[in-house]
Amino acid sequence: MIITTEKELGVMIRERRKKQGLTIAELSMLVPCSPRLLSELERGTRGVSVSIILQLLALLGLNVNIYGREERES
Amino acid sequence: MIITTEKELGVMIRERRKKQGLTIAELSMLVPCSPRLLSELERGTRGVSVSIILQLLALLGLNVNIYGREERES
DNA sequence: TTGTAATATTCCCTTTTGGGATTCTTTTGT
DNA sequence: ACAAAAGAATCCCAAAAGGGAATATTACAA
Repeated sequence: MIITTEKELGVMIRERRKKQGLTIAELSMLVPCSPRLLSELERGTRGVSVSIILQLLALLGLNVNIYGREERES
Repeated sequence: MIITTEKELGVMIRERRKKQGLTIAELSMLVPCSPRLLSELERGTRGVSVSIILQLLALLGLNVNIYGREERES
């Protein structure tokens, strides 16, 4: 899925977390991040720093692929 | 390219910016971000928030694709 | 419905991020 | 080599991120 906003990113993370059967509390113990922040970032109600997001995505088994619009992928 | 760290992200942005023939000063005028921050985030010497990165990538014509490790893409 | 777990929201506080300006160093072009 | 431009580094300051804890609110079972 192509991401363009923080909001979309939050939605994607929430869906993935649920698919893994994890609660916010559980996930927040695996990543350096409070439950409160996790809740807010999933809803997109607060700005988040890149490093936290990258750790979170890795933990959830999500890859981040960035490529030029002219390329097909990778 | 698959991104796992802020550092890699910075390198990718720098390469892309150069490919576009843009200086840090020029690019920083197009995105809500100072030249200083742009320089630092390209080198990965400082944490950056997600919203700035997303705007930057969009401006440079870079897509962000996130997908489960089990999927092939998209 | 009623109770319980999960999530959301709010408050205050600390830490980090980001900006402006200046100086120094590295590239680049001639 | 030299000059000019680009980028790096440092200072201090303002703004925003992030945490802890307590209180709603929502969702889900029994």
